[in-house]
Amino acid sequence: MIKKAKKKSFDKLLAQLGDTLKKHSLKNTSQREIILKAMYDNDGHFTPEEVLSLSNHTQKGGIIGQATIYRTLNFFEKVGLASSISFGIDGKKYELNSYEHHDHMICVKCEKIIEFVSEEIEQIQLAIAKAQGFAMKDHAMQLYGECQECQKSTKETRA
Amino acid sequence: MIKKAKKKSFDKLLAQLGDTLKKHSLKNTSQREIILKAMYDNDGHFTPEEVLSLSNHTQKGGIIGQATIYRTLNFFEKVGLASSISFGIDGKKYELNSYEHHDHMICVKCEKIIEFVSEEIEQIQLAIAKAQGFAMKDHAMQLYGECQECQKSTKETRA
DNA sequence: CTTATTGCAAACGTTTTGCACGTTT
DNA sequence: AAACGTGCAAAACGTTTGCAATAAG
Repeated sequence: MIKKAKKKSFDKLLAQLGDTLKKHSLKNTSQREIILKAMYDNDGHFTPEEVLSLSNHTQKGGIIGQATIYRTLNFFEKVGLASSISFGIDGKKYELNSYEHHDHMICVKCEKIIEFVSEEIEQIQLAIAKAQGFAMKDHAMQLYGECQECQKSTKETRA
Repeated sequence: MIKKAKKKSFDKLLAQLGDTLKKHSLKNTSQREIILKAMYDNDGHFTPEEVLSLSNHTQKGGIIGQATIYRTLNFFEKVGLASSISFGIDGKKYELNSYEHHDHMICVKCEKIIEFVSEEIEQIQLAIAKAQGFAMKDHAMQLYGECQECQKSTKETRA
């Protein structure tokens, strides 16, 4: 019923990047690989700033400029290598599409993100789209609430 | 199976606004009502800028300042009168919660938004949250793809 | 009369862009 | 050699904030 999604290998993603670049006659620069690797290894949801920091920790000095980060993240998203979601305050966050597919449960207190997959929902989504004559290409779902830990420590929600 | 959500009356929303204001000892200004009405009448998903424009068309000269729009939209969202979602490019969009509850189907071509509700999905969501010990308070779901019209006129997706 | 709210304009943080240089093909 | 990508710094955006004036309770 509820599954955890399975992680792809880095090589697979790298190949995917290579293919995409080739297909569009774009160039395979070290920056793009470094960013891909940084996101893959750290495995989470990052703001562009965090991606910048992670990418430059991989290397010695701060080599990659932030403009490149933005350009690369946009590119990754456009070609399907990454996705962005924006919850509440922190603004846009990117994650590499290194998992088969999953949805998000977001704790509104601690901002923790729990990932999950539900086959049933996937299927119903398809059925709904079809019923509307809608050609679904992607989808996203977020459940907002309080995670188990935050519920325990809950006394007040503030005014 | 797939329902269209039912629209609340404006009076109900207005009352909801009034109650909220009273409860927090805040003041019932014309601006807040105008913004509420503008969003209600136009019935859609708006950027703050659009809300500004709609609100000022209701009135004569451009009376409401944009700071007020931002403050009001944040307020509406905080108290549950409105919700924001951010799809792709256009940034954050607000919609009044004038419908019972619904999810969104978003055409990636023309950016049209189709709303729908699925009881089944609602229930599965609850079950999933419960299984994780997650106290779900809200949720959102978006299906991305091409709407019927755009599929008809499809030849190219661009590079 | 007291307190919240507004509008303005300035301030902010984030994202994008122009350009000359460096890299990849 | 040609074309794309990069880094930098400047510019552009969207959003927030300080303040004095205004309106609501």
